[in-house]
Amino acid sequence: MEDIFFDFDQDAATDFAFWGQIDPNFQFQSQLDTLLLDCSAMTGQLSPWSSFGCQTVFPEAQLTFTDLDSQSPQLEVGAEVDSSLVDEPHEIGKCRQQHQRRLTSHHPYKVQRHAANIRERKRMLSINSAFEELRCHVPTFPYEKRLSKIDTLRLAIAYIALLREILMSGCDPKSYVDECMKNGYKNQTNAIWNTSDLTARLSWIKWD
DNA sequence: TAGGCCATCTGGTCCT
DNA sequence: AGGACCAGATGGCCTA
Repeated sequence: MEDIFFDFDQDAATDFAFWGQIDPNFQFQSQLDTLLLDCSAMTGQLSPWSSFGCQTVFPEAQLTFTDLDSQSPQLEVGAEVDSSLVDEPHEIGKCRQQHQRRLTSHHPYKVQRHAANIRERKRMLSINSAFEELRCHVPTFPYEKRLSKIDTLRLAIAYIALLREILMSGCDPKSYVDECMKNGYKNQTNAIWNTSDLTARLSWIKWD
């Protein structure tokens, strides 16, 4: 378990290490989402990762449209309609396109199903980009490994709950948290912290 | 090797 | 009717 150092000083914002800040290239994500369904425009590689600062933290997490296509079992049954996306040798690609065109004309259901698959992938990518954005707004450490989706949600819930408590208390954030640590968490809101490994995290907090 | 996490496919349901 | 949303199933990757 990694050490966690929450600091609620006035300049606490600078003490939190976030997964990154939204950079000026934020709009790239929406453009990417648009491109995901614009099959005819696609020939190269794409990353489903947002272009937030977080992306640079995990450069290995790249996925190409070719990957997506090749992973699709539908490819084998010829239901593809976006084979133009596949980066492959010219002749093979041509044959495949013709073959698929034949098959798709006879399998309207498969065409529909594949279109639905593409929409679903796009939807999941947008959800994932939202998770990336959320990761950028919860306090973590540079050396801490990437939060899973469920941990991101839990940490966000806990973080919001703590911020709300601090606001409602009207106390100095640092002294409020100090008090919480001294007295332990007893109220209902604080129970949220026990829903995950956040309790363990808190036991490692150093407040100076 | 088991378990966690994730992406993807799929069929069902709901909504516009 | 078509798209969005959802949950279950499946398989891959990674780590302890």
